[in-house]
Amino acid sequence: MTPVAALASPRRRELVRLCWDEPRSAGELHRALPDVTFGAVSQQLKILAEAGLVSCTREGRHRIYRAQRAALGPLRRWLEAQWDDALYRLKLEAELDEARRGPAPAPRRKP
Amino acid sequence: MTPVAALASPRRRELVRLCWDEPRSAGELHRALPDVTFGAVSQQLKILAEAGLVSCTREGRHRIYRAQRAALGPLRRWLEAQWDDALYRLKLEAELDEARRGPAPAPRRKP
DNA sequence: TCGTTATTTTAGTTTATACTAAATCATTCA
DNA sequence: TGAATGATTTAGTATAAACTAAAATAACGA
Repeated sequence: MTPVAALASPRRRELVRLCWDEPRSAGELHRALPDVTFGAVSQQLKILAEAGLVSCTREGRHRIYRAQRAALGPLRRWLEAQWDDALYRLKLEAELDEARRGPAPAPRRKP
Repeated sequence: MTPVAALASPRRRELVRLCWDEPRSAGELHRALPDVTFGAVSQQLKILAEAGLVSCTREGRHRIYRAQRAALGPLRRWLEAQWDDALYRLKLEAELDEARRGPAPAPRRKP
């Protein structure tokens, strides 16, 4: 699953937030989310880990999850790569938009 | 639908990309995506419009879609607001992570 | 007004996702 | 080794998403 897709789910965003500032075991994360089973939490953590948004290390019989803050950088860059190379034209485009919104005559086609 | 959720779908990302540099009618967008029906394209465009990622204006009997590039700004800020207030601690944290990964003795609990 | 074109909307279907409950695996400690 | 604990995995189910096909809407020109 792509990082954006992983972050599309409120539940998974909550999990990332919960282990953002301090590492937490799967059990702690589960206890923080009383409306859901342990299994469900584990599944969502797996998705987040595969997307690179959290890391998981063992400590004894616990598994400690930590938000991978640095993954937000690549995520932003990934979003930017989709579109933002054109971002410098933003202000110009905005003006053009306004202009085009006015007249609206000929049915438009690809140039 | 939240902007991240809207962008989680590859189909919708493609649509945004297609009308990023130049405005396009729904029909043009459909023609660029041969493996899907007109109805499906229209539905996805509606989702994108509601998420604020594209705008839609009428021109005669066409509907012209434009990517709302400026929406990426708020999206990034939204992502940042979830977590990034802690981002300045990133390098420090990375070091701590390394340190913690080594020993791994006592089962950890909330402080 | 009527037919044509461009698009949206609705109803129904398929596919994917999130969940529960129960089984399984791994680690610690008696 | 065996019981207890902490977590994952599996199988099955419910809900949500994406799609198709067809009907409805809207604007234009004859």
